[in-house]
Amino acid sequence: MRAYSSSITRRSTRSPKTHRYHSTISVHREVRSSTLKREGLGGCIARRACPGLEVAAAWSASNRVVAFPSEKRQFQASIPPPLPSTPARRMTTPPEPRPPATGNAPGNSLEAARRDKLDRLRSLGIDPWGHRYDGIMPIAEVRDRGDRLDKADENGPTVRVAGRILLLRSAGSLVFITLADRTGRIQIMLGKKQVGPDAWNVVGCLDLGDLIGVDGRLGYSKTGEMTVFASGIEFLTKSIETPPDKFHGLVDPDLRQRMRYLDLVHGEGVLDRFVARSRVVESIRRTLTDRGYLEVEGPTLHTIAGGAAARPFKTHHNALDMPIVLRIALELHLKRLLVGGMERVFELGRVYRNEGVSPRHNPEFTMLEAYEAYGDYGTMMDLAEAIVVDAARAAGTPDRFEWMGRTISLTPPFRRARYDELLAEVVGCDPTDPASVKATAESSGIETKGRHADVVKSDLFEARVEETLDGPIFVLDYPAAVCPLTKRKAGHPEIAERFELYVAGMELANAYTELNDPDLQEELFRTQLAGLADEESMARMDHDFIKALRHGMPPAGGLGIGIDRLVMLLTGAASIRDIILFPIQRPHA
RNA sequence: GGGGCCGUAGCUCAGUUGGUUAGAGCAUCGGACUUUUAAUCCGUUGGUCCUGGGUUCGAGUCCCAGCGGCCCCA
Repeated sequence: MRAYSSSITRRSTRSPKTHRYHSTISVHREVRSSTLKREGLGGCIARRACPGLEVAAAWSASNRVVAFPSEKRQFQASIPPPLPSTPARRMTTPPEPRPPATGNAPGNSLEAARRDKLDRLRSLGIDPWGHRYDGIMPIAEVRDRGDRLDKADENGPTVRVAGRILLLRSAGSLVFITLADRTGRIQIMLGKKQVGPDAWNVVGCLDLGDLIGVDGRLGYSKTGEMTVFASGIEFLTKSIETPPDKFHGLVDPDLRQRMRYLDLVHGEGVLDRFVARSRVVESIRRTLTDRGYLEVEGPTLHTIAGGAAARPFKTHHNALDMPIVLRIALELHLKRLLVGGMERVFELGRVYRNEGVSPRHNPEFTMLEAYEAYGDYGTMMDLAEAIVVDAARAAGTPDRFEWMGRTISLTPPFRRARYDELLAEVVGCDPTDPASVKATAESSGIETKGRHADVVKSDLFEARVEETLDGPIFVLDYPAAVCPLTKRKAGHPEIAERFELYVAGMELANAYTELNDPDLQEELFRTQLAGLADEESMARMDHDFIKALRHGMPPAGGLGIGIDRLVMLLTGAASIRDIILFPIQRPHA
């Protein structure tokens, strides 16, 4: 729990950057260790992730050769032959002076030093760009074995690991390396006597950031650090760029996003956060498919941007010579599929909205929409709760944590409260009396003149109630006028069967009892369109969609969840750009 | 779109009221070290001070415009 709060402090107080970095470290170490503890095994990430990943990697490696022979040839051709007559140098022999690989521009001396070592590797007959390397044990699994080892045991198992050099400490004829793979980090010890002269020459060519493989005995160093005592080293890939500061890592948020690959390697907890994102998505799929839902992929190129109120990105299809917009929602095609008999259907996909960028908005983001025939918004409330609770478990989120300065508990059941009930509770007005709502709104500085009473009520709710909702809380039964695509409550035409799920004052999910009356839908499209600028229209007339409804869409509940916001919440991220791998950025000069 | 803050070595950061040749740590290079762990110690190299104008005897510092970033508001 402290993990999350420190993450918040980090951002909100704008403390010195070094401190921020420290708190990041503690954040994610704690998150990970708590995950491990809960699941009762040290290497849970490795155990879950590795077998599949390894299979996939091996598959793609072997397939590459078969499927893309020309690429393979090119690859081989790009390896220069070993330098003809250069004898293998010992590390103690200084290399002959060599002109720098590039000019004298800043930074090039750093590159030149690395290229020099690259040449030295070649002269030793070693391909600096490596090759297939089988039999690797994920570092988390190695650590798991090490944990069960007696610290004095000098007959530990022999293991093979591979990864990137993050730290390198040389003590004369002894070199300690901190090696990282996708599952963790471990110390490697390389001794001049232990590895022999040939391998020791290779050790002399190592830089921070290089990728190597090591065979060795697992044990503990004199200071008690779990260590692979190397008997052999395999050079796998040279890095010719200088890595970031080994202690502070990459701090500049701009650079962290532009060079996410470095952020993933050097940012403490960054990889964990994206692993958690993957787990969340995986969990959502499982929660839905376990309930008999079918996953589909609708079109992202639309002729009409429907299903939400947002400006679309516009483009053009050349061959068909027609304007195209990128989708702003998944809704209208999924409902067509309800008509087609896909009674439980969902899509998890990217939508695009041509709008501003902020800590909670990226122009492209990931949405889940799910529709269940013969259900209603109550059905979807249970589903939403299951999705969030399962996802939190999958992401390793603690039962109670702090996020954005609020304490949050995702233990079900979530509170359910009516919209009007909350207005009365928080603002103190009488929601059933338009005059009372109007007076309260005016005292809150909300414009009321010539505006629909429900719109005023909605503004008041947004201004005064939303931010107080620590949640998780389902807010249900919205004023009908602000929910044009929603079925009315039986016997209460002024109330729409809609709920929103709020956590920490943020809207996380939105659901409806879906409107399936084609005539009413068409009429609502019309009234919505009247008097609205094209780009502001909530719903554009979609005759094809109306046609589908006329064939009979079953009564249904529909649910939408913003995946990015859910992942922010579950990983303690303060910005959407921390959980999108490559958020949009202006090009750098 | 409006406002605030920021941009200095590959990375992380100092830089006084505008004043001499712009500094530190990491990284690099050279040296010592077979138990280090942000290794340590000695020495070394590295700059379009975001860009372009302006003020001034003199600008990293002040002013204007632009580029890029972060935050707040709409």
